[in-house]
Amino acid sequence: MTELRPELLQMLRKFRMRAPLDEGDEEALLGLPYRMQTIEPGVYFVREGERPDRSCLIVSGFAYRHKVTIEGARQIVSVHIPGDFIDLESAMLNVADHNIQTLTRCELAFVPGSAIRELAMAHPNVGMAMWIDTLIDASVFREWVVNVGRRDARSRIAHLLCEFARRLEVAGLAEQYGYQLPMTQEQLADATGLTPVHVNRVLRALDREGLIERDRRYVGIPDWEPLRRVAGFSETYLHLDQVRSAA
Amino acid sequence: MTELRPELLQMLRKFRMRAPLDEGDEEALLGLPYRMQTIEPGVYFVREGERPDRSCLIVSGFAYRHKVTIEGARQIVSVHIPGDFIDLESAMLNVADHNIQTLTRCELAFVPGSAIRELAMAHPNVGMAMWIDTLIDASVFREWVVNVGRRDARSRIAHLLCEFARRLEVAGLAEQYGYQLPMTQEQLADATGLTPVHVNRVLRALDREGLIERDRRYVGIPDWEPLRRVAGFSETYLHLDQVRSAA
DNA sequence: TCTATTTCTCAACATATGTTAGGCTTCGTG
DNA sequence: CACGAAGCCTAACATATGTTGAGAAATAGA
Repeated sequence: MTELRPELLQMLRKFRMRAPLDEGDEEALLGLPYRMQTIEPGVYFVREGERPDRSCLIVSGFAYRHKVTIEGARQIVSVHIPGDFIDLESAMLNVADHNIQTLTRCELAFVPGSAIRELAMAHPNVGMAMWIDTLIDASVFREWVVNVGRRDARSRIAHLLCEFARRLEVAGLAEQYGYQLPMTQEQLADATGLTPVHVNRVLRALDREGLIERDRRYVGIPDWEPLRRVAGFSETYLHLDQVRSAA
Repeated sequence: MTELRPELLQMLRKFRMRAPLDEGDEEALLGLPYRMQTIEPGVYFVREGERPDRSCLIVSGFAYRHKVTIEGARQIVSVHIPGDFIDLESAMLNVADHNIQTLTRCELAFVPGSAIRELAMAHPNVGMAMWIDTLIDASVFREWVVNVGRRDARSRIAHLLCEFARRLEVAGLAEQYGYQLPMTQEQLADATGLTPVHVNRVLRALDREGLIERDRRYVGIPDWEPLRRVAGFSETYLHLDQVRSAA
């Protein structure tokens, strides 16, 4: 079971941070059965109401989760980057409560739900790491509630940009002073609870004031501190330092 | 280890729904060490930045979690009712990313973090049940992002009222056509991302139109369907039917 | 390279919700 | 039962954000 599976390595690296894993745990994690699949941009791979019974790991590309109200308004509730193990809920809950869609072309590793559950049962350390992953997800959702509920448009967008900056940096996907953000302004609007027109206004204002520098989908952050301040951003909620020491 | 611990029974009943527990699992769950404490209304028992290393079960009363922006605006991110095992994050994460405060007088059972972790390690079924609990929490947070991000004030408040109605009903704490909601309009505002004044406007409008009937903090729902429709409420996200069959 | 489509930009105007402020009611406490 | 504090209600007015619509720029496909 020690074939080379470079696709899973990034995830393993992250899970190691979550909980202490022994050699058997790591082997079991790398031994997860999976099927690689490449999916084009904009494709739904989970739909609300479905029962997929499989999880998936993003090997490359970006994806997002969203829900649509009865009025047809869309709200993006999270954006995911390579290394994120998403849709663990599908392995554990009976029904999907939201949609998941690719943002860019993605390489995804699909893992059967039963394999996840068996892994959690046989290797409680790994179960704990996955649980912690879910706890951190929940923490990010909480911050999004705050973002959308209590910050004005300007801070809200700045906050989103700060969050991406830090997450991409940690994943080794950001350049020194910026990153490629593969979202349209409409998608940014759906993530912040604003309209595309207003996102445009705010983005241009931030640009004009030198807080960000845009070039197509590239977001440059010439100086972190002023943007951070406008956003009221504090990274505690990302739990980047999370290492659970043994019980 | 079979002393009577009526305080924990409600939680056990809920966890049984989450994952299949054998006799040993249930015994271990009921054997959790805890310390009962009664806390007055409005008291913080977790503060952002702290590291409590203990979880707690609400035996009676209501509590809520919130975060405060740099501008001083408060956003309530969840409200908890008796039977909720809250702050599992404090047992697993290094630092609290939000505040938790009592809404009414509460009887709380505090459980040491180490006991939670040991339980999860020794009884993977229980670990799985707790993980599922966290997954459902996360699902509720997602719905709150949608609520606050994409619904207008009227639907937003109606949605909150519907959510409470169903959750209290399931917990056996609602009367047939309504329930006691121990929140001020200011707190409702903080939960919906509105101002107290506007909450008042909307509440009176819903009342005037016969969608709800208020008497002090009592919320009567004479007819479920119209309110449900105004809210665009669908209970999928609460995962009330959640029963995870064996792997 | 050309064309069709999607995205971005901009402006004029509309409105849901916020702000401020005051009086009224209810509730808790002595 | 009286008092003070907390919560509720109301109104007039302010504004951040939404709406509509249309042209310009970028991107993707042929």
